[in-house]
Amino acid sequence: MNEIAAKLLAWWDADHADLPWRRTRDPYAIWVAEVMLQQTQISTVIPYFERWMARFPTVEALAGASLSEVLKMWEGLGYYSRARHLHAAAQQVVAERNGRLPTTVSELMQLKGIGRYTAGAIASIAFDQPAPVLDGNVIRVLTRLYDIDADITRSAIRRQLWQLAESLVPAHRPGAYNQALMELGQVLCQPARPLCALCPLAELCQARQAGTQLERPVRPPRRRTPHYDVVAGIIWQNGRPAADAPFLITQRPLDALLGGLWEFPGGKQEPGENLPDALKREIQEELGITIKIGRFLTSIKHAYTHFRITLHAFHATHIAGQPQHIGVADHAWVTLNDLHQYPFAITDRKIIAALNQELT
DNA sequence: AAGGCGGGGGG
DNA sequence: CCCCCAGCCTT
Repeated sequence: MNEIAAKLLAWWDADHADLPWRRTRDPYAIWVAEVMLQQTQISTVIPYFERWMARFPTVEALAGASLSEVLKMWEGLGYYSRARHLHAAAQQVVAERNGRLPTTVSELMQLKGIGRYTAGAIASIAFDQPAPVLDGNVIRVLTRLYDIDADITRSAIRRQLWQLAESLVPAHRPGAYNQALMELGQVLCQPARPLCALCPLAELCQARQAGTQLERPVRPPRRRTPHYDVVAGIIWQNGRPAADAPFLITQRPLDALLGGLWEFPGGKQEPGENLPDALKREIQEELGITIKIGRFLTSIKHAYTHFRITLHAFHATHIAGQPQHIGVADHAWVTLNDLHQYPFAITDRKIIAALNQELT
């Protein structure tokens, strides 16, 4: 075994975090955890993982659930295509493979939502295969260990990093090794505060020798994100806001941002347009109905990865027309008490909170 | 090869 | 305010 792997495994064996998905060898549980962990921090994932495994303890249970139930369990975790893909892949595994996950990287990658990272993680952790993983943590550790000064967003560099990762995976205990490598990146080889004094690989680390730890990995500079004003309506069927009165919610198209989630209908304000006019226009365009704008409820600021929004919510009254599914996947007339069964994005959950406060 | 896709945590 | 994160899919 190479020196890096040996030192990492010794470090891992001395102590490592006790996480829910490390207490099992169930491939399904490891699959769920790895998908949740895509672009998402461990502390965020833990409560979602616990709730998910209680509600969908087996791949059959997941396959048998509705998409709405699945999205509801994912509500607030972000990147909702992960939930849609996991659901579809579970149905495929049950229908075509008798509920058993494939064990090789190439077969795992055939499933929706499983790319090279997740396939490597499942294959090594659940099935003891010597497959590499390369995530943000591993990239940081490797670029520091070898003091790599090339732009890690370039595909040629990515290929080299995968090759490097592959060359280091030991045949014995590859799953423990991969988890150790990622945990080292998380707890010691941190982006802005590497704890080299505690690192078992410090003597082997070329960046540490050169003093370039904080300059690794190298990425291109980011661009500023645009800001949009967005408007949403609580459209009351009878015009009278009340805790037991019906209002309209709509479901976003499955292929859109926040696909499949429910929301208060509305949309982006156009240049030169005031907020009430923007709301009337969006509702007419998406649903084919006419509304009258009522009083302002609340404004919510939210930052997505590539843009920021301020969401302005208004009360409104349904005037004419039956909702048509032009720019929406579905619609429903509901009361406040019905909302718990529908998955909403974080911004609309804040509108719901304001609504609850105002009406109850 | 590039862009889209959430949300939370930390400095 | 900024940055970062256990990536994947589509085009």
